Amino acid sequence: MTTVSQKTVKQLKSENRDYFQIAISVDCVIFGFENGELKVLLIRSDLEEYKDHWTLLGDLVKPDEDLESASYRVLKERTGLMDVFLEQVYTFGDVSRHPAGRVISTAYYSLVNIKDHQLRLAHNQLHWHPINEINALAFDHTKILNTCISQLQDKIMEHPIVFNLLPEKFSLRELQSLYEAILGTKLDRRNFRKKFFLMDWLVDMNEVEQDVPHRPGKLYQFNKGRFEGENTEASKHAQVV
Amino acid sequence: MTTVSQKTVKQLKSENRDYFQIAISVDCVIFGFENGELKVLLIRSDLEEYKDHWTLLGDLVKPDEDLESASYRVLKERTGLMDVFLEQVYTFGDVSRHPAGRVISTAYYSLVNIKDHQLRLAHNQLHWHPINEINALAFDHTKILNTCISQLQDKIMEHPIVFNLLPEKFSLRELQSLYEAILGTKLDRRNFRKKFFLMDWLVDMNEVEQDVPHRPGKLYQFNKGRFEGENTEASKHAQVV
DNA sequence: TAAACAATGTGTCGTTTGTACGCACACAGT
DNA sequence: ACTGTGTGCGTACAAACGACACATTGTTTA
Repeated sequence: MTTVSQKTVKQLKSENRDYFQIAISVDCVIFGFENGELKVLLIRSDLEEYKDHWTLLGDLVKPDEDLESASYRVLKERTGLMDVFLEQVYTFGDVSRHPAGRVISTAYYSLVNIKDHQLRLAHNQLHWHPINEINALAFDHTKILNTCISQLQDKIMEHPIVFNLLPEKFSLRELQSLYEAILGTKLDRRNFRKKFFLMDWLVDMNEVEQDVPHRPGKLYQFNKGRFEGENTEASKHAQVV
Repeated sequence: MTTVSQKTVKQLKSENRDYFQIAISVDCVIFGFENGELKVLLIRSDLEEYKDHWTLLGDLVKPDEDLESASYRVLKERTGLMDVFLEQVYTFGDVSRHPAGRVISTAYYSLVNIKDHQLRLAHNQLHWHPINEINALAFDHTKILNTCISQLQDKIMEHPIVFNLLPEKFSLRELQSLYEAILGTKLDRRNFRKKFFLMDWLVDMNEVEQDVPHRPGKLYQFNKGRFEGENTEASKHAQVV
């Protein structure tokens, strides 16, 4: 019985190169919110097998970069995004998941504000897709996407993360609309207000919406101060280098 | 910009062998319950750097085996366990996490009934460690262990998984003691009973404990029927081959 | 044999949390 | 001025949660 604990990697390499026949990649599910819809950033597949299919943004992990760094790199290279919310979800490692060879992929999801980064998209084959209008993605990316959506749905009621999808200032209607888009349900406006004020996640900016064709709503900001020092899931696991 | 979606793995191999310098392993956090304590199955490290340290059970993933299959294999090889609860938790991929080389490791946790499998342990350098008496583990295994414990704590109130740690029939006292061991808190006996009967997770066996030095408690069984067809987290992600 | 002991088994009551819903107020457009 | 639409606030009822007291059953001991 051979384990990585009992032998050095160098020994293993000389014994059996087969152990290094697996490539590892990261795939990023980048969520955005626009026109009351939850959207995902996708790119057209260049593989012949998946012609006309869309795929998640991903890349192979380099030997000298942390797994998490790789996902940040993908984000930066493709979208120009730097300091965004990013969290690991699950690692997909079935032998046959990728037609071109053995690639194990770790999925991350990211929450970004679409408005802030619209310019970079024109340069690439990138496109925002409403999650309700997505057909078949390439590889097992549909499964990856669904896993990330489930994870997101499970988290938003307990953890204040959806603010990453909104502009600095937002109305309660926008916030509720976002929750409805993520959860796929309708929520009661009055109970929604009550709940969020009680949780003390919001700061009243004493400003109101502009240029709306109805009574303007108050604008709020995420109460960052209340959560200072709290770590994201990702940083909890991150090793101090 | 090179992505795995745009080029085949074969092309990449010829271009740059560096992409295949990363080994991938699985590490299993195997939980058991004995004498009112939550325990983890550990093995002595054989690495010189970590002499006298304990480590989790792990092994490198083979090129032709699924990631999940690798963790099942580790379990089977080390403990003889076959059909046990196993679930992926997180993938640790920092460059410097393993002193012997670049190894990315996916952590799984498993829940087993210690009593059923005590015989196999003598053959190996294995030992059950109470989670409250664990000092420094080798590598980043302390971090991995803590991540798995957190995950376990988060799950047991929503999902009926702790039954994997108990014998077929058990008393409510044992069940509560297990929850207390996992959560690290004391619970109110009456509210605990009420909650579990309301959840309808238990089936009254109309039997009582034997050979206890006090009034024997009723024995219950996990209400498997109520959860038929429901998948574990692992099987939700498993690819149909 | 009876009292002391230990652990099981059950109910109550007040608080908190969640959900459904009624209604007044403010702004925009006609 | 009137109407439509959305904001802002309060009430009422139901379910879940937590603290707590007392009766029951079997073992041990005086």
